[in-house]
Amino acid sequence: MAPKSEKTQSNRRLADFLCFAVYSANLAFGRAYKPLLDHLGLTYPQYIAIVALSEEDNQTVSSLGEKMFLESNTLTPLLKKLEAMGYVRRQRAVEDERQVVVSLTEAGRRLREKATTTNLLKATGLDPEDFRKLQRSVVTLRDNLIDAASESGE
Amino acid sequence: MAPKSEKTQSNRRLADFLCFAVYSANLAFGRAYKPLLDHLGLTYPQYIAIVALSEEDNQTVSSLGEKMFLESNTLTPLLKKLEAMGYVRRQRAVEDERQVVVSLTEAGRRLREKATTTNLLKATGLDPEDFRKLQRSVVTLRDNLIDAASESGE
DNA sequence: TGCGATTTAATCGCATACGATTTATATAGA
DNA sequence: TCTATATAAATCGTATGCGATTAAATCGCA
Repeated sequence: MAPKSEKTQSNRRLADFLCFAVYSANLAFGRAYKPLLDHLGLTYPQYIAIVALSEEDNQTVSSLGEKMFLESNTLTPLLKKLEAMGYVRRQRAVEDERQVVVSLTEAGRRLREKATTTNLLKATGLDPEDFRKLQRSVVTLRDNLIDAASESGE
Repeated sequence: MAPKSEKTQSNRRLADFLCFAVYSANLAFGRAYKPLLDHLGLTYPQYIAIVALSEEDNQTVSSLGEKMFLESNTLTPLLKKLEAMGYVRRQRAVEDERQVVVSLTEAGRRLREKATTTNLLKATGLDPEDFRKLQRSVVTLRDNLIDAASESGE
């Protein structure tokens, strides 16, 4: 026990970094999803956007960005691609022309229905309970990091 | 209790996706590291490469890629940048000229020593034990996903 | 009312990821 | 030995992320 070693942090191995675990797990998810997403003709972030949009109609770019942890500089090009594919509608809000309201088209909703990821739970190698526990731990971690970043940010 | 709902997967909310938790936690780590890395003049992947290289001298691009879960198409440009900054040496292996051997320069080693991330443990909001547990869970998840992807891949 | 400050998207430039291909080198087998 | 195959890295094109800036619309407040 008591692994409160006196080693300096700079001697820690990459394999022990939580940030690297998350970084590489994210790459691994992308690769695991690849066959499914190729079949749908979507990239990973495009897929996330479709899911986020399916939860609520008429979101602005900002509110979608809050859900996805992205901003307009990343979202705008992505949404334009989804629009060109016919899955998304983008229109200026009439009550505030600065905002752009985004929603799924019928084709977008059909795509969302087709995009079940049941088969991926198996790929995680986790039983449903561990899956949920891990999911919540990672969400808590993320939210703590965001808080810390926003505090140091101002 | 008993959340084994009959809802189809396509009705799951984005916030419940493990893949999205990992995706967004990775973004959050990048932002949390930003001030530190800016100070060092490194990007996040460059920092990871420096740490990976500090663990072992004279790794080939392939072996470094295995550690980092990346391939030469991503690593080569990144390593060339680190070389241009003076932190890394790249040279063809004499015994097999197809391979390129990479190692840290003295400046690279000094940078590695300066790059302590102690202060980030605080940002995770986790005590050391939870930190280690979560780290291991995420690593296991990653390795399961990689296995699953490589199986379906052939 | 009018005008400076703020807000929202979009744009631009740079740095990853990554599939597909290319180039150079090494290996294996006839 | 000679050549077909295999392997390692690099190159190229596309799609994110993201800091910095810009453009347009709205707001705040004298």
